[in-house]
Amino acid sequence: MDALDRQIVDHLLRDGRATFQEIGKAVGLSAPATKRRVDRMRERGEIAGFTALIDPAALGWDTSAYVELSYQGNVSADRLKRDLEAFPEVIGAWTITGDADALVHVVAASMADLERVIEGIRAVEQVDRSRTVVVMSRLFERPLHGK
Amino acid sequence: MDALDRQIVDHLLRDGRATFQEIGKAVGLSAPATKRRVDRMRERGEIAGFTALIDPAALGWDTSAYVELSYQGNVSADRLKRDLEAFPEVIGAWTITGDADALVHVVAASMADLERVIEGIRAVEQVDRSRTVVVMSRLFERPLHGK
DNA sequence: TGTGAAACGGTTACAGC
DNA sequence: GCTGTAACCGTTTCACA
Repeated sequence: MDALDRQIVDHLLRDGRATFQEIGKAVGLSAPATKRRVDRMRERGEIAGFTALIDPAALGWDTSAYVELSYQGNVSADRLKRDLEAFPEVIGAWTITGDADALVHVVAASMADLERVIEGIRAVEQVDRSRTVVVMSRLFERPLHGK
Repeated sequence: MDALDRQIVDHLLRDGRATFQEIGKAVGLSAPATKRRVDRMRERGEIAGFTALIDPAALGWDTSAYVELSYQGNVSADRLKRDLEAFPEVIGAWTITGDADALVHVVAASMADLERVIEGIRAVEQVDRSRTVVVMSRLFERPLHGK
């Protein structure tokens, strides 16, 4: 991934539907050359895909929370991934430093829904403790930047 | 935002570069009708934009952390937003329940970089305490789902 | 909302650096 | 390896019904 690729990625982060012509013009490449580079980055997994940025409230997901999860004994990353991916309301999970084993991002349609999901997660085999912070308001979110 | 719009959004979440023709075919609409609906959703802010999903490691952002931030006294959401948006490494911030005032997502190029950024945040006027969990590994992340 | 036509962009093949 | 040009084809985008 060279400097040109990074410029292309930067452009795509800002506008995921930009045409190859547009991007090419911005970085000094022809449209086909730009497309080839994007294709290669997709093949290599550097670009995982493209998506729309949706206001969660518009979809009815107005309640979200971050949950720190502790398991009894040791737990593998694979196991965590499997356990948590099973909940569609979990839109992200990471292993973290500190007391807990994982940090989990849950989105739900209401506080009751959120409670139901977190209870479900807590009921997973060997899950020991959890610490939940509920999101009151989204201040901002933005994609990765090129720096 | 009716059922058709939700179907369109669902499609765009899965493939942000899908053609209007494709989407239209999937939801039973012509391409122009699909485009008009997408345009309207963009105008209403329900679709905030489109972006590429990039592997952070490919861009050199292999260190990230979640930081809970507490201010001295009360602090407005506007103030939090202004303070935190100033750091390009902060890619998301939310007000939360519990002791802290905000939860902040920081991405950095290295542990040293992360430390530098968090020190910068801690040096913001009236910032009192912080609690950082460093992300060891990304288990998964995925866009919002239609349910 | 759909249809049709014109403009535009995507994609491939090929040639050149 | 990489690129650009050119041609073809599909898509977007408009006017209009």
